[in-house]
Amino acid sequence: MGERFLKSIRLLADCLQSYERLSGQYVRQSGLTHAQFDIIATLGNTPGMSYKELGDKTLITKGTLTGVIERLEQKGLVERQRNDCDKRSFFVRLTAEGEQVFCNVFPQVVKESGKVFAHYSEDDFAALEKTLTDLKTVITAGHTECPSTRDSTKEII
Amino acid sequence: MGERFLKSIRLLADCLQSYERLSGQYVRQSGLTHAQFDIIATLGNTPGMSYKELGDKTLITKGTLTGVIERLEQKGLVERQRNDCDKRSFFVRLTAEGEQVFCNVFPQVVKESGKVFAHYSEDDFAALEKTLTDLKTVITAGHTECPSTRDSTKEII
DNA sequence: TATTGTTATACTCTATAACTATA
DNA sequence: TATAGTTATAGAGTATAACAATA
Repeated sequence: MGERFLKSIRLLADCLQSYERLSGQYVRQSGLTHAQFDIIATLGNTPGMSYKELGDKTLITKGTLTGVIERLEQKGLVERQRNDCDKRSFFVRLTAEGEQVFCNVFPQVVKESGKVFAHYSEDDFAALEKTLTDLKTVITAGHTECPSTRDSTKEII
Repeated sequence: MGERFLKSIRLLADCLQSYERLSGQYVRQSGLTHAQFDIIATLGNTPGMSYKELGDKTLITKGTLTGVIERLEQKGLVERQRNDCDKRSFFVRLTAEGEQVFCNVFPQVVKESGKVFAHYSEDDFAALEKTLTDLKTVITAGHTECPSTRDSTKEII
């Protein structure tokens, strides 16, 4: 029937929910909200990007994004710069302090939450990644995607 | 090294995010918020459950749950009943109208968002489910889980 | 005309903690 | 004492739409 896929989606959600439950405490300890951490994680290891791009990647709408970025700016974790090419647009990037948060909070979250994968082998990971990559391709086919989907490790809440 | 698993988590998040983007529009059309739909979906096809159980399954804390359930009650979609055995506790279940929403909104969301899986075979699904079930077991091992995790199709946003 | 980001509104969710009532 | 749910508070995210500046 048509709903055969639902079980997989539910499992997907369960996995992510469990992981979030696992790592969420460490994120919260850093004083960042889910959305803020999402932004930090998305900007980490990139030269920065526009609001538009950030919104596309995090599923946060532009109106909301203004507020989220504002709070991060107040905390001194991100900075904005007018785009010279397109003066409507801003370039958002992590400040030095933001990079530091990224580099401190991230590893701690990673270290603690990654313990459950201790016994995974290289092959286990490779197989899992292949499965998920294929799945992503299938699901993403449903909506025309921005081709610039990069590898910024994000949504690690 | 220790962060090898991150790629999988990110893929997991990407998949779910893409699916949410795909199905989210239909959820919103139903007039339900993410959290409300989550509750409806969790209660669907069950005889009902306590706040405690609902909170455990949806990751919504009890303080918040009061508000969410309240709004659903105002909409006439859920009803509460004192538990006779433990008078501190409530039993929450879908009303007839709630069941109807579950039975109407759900299939539409399912139908539209399931289209991308059109070419998946029975074997494809079986393999995917096995991978995800194993992954869930691993991740869940990190925190002692309530043993009553049932099959209420939820988090289908 | 279309797009980027801002502002404004109204609502909803969130974390947290103190509280009531049962157990 | 511990647990189920309520209330209160302060902050944050959300959808939506009207708006400015720029393309």
